[in-house]
Amino acid sequence: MLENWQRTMMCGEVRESNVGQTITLNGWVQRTRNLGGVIFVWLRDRAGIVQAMFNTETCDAETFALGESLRGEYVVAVSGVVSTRAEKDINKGMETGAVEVIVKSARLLNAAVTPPIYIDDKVDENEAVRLKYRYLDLRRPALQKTLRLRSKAVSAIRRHMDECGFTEVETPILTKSTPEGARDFLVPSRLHPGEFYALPQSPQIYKQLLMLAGFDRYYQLARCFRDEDSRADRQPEFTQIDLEMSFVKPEDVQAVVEGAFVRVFKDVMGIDLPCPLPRMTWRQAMDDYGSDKPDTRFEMRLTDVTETVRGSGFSVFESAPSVRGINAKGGAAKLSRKEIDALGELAKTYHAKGLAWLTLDAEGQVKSSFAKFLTEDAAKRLLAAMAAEPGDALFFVADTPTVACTALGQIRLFLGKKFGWVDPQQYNLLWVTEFPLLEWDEDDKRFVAMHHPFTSAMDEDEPYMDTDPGRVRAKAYDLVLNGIEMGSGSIRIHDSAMQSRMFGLIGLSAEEAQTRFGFLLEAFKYGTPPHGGFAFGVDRLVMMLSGAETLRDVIAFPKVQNASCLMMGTPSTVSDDQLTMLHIQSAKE
RNA sequence: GGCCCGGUAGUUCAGUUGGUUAGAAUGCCAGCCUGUCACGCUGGAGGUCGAGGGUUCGAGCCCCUUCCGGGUCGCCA
Repeated sequence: MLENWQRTMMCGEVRESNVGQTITLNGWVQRTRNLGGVIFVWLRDRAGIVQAMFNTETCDAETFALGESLRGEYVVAVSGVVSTRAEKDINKGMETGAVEVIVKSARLLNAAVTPPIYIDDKVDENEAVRLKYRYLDLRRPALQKTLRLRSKAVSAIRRHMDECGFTEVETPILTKSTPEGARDFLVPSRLHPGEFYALPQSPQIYKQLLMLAGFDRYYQLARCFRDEDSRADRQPEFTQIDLEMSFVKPEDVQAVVEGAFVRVFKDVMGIDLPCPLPRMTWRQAMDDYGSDKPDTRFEMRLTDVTETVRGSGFSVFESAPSVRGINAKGGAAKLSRKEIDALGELAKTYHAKGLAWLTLDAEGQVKSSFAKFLTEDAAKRLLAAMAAEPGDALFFVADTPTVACTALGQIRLFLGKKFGWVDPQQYNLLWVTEFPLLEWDEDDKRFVAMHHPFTSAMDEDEPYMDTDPGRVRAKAYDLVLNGIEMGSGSIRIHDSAMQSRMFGLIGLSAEEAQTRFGFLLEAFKYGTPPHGGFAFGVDRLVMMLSGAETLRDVIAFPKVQNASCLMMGTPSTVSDDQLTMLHIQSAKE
């Protein structure tokens, strides 16, 4: 079919330096303009678009007829001479706009039916249509660029890991269901009726066993699966760079990860990141930003006014365990009463009972939802604590520390975006450290591991593990970029007895621990080195690098919100025979 | 599981208090056109108004159910 029609160069690479050359191009028809005696055809390949011209005076009748028959997305080979355009005909909006190809001969390699979407970066089609025809959507230059960026980023990371002495090891996809954490995707077993494999949520245990096995430094591009509801930044299957190191402290792991990020940002974006990256404790992140993944591209930090409002006369403030506030500088004029009410609704989404507000106009006149309940002295103290000036808008939430901080943290993000305080060109990467080891689960009335149950406690907090588990901090650390969690890691427990203790803390009975993790507890007895590691999401990283607003734009074949694939129609039913073979339904009569 | 937004030609959308035969743009098809680049001009085809039920003399529009897409809370160790 292709015979002598194989391309001699790429469409998008034709330049004035090629003028006079006879070239052959292979590509897709982007658009045609038939003027009667002359036909202009835009030809597209992965490198870009170039204009080819069919003219009755410069090609034979058969070739011209072929030109007339071309339609969008036909696959063609054209051969012709590169020519300059007249000054007035130069298309400055095109990289190849100063030249065109005078077609001498052409061959139709494959026709195409009319596509349901137009292949162009000016996307206005419904995303569901785009996803149904993902293979066409992927022809868009923007998506092509994103996936190439992804490949480049992964390549940079691999080089970094290799240079740091890491060994890449693949771990099983068919693995064991875990009781803690996200829901597993299960795989029925033909050979073991009633038993199931699980797809890995992460290679966590395997990589710890690789440390035990003496690999010292392991990494992997691991595909992970979680059967939970999707979000714009969450897919049921995703890829993470998973790594683990022996004989290390948190800083050693962080240094390797930082190196990878510094390299990616340099290689892919040409951006120099500060190294080492800034660090912030979890406590500080919660108190100042109302989030364990703070967006530090703008200020507007939270203020703890619990003590300030003690004795203020306002019972809502006085009866709450904690009162936090933020000062939206200059927000008074920018926010209508309606918008302030909407902020209250936003706060309620995050379980605040309400949002107390106070604005100061240019003259310092107060409008407020609660000021009338305050003593004059308390009001004065509150304004001072909040560093309030004329024109400011103050917001307060009274609740548990977590609810108050989280709700205000969300208000902060909303206002930061609304007021244009977020610089999209800025990349603020930082470590959040000293996460709590455990958090209380009100539903189950027990502690659950905040990170995972293999995380070790900070040495100085270990004494509290039995007396006051909630205050124990972990040797755990998250990497945060512009308010998005990029990844997390920790120094692990490497002692069998301590691991058993940890399982006990999260309410796992000795029997259950033995059933689920007996192999691990035994393995730990054979000389396990102290070790720790990290994992970060490739998809999210590429999303940040490319400026994409959803993970779907950085994954070649993504799933939609309900975890189905619109293109293939997965998941799908299977035959009764298959079900029978897998012991999921009994054979029909 | 909860809440919010959306679904009308291939595509993007409009469609008034419920009222005749559901429109536009673009794409598609045909014809004309030798310098277009969102080419232009002329003509044409193209609709289960997501689906089902209900109210009504009459439903794209109102009501109920349901499906699909998006966002989000829960969830995501």
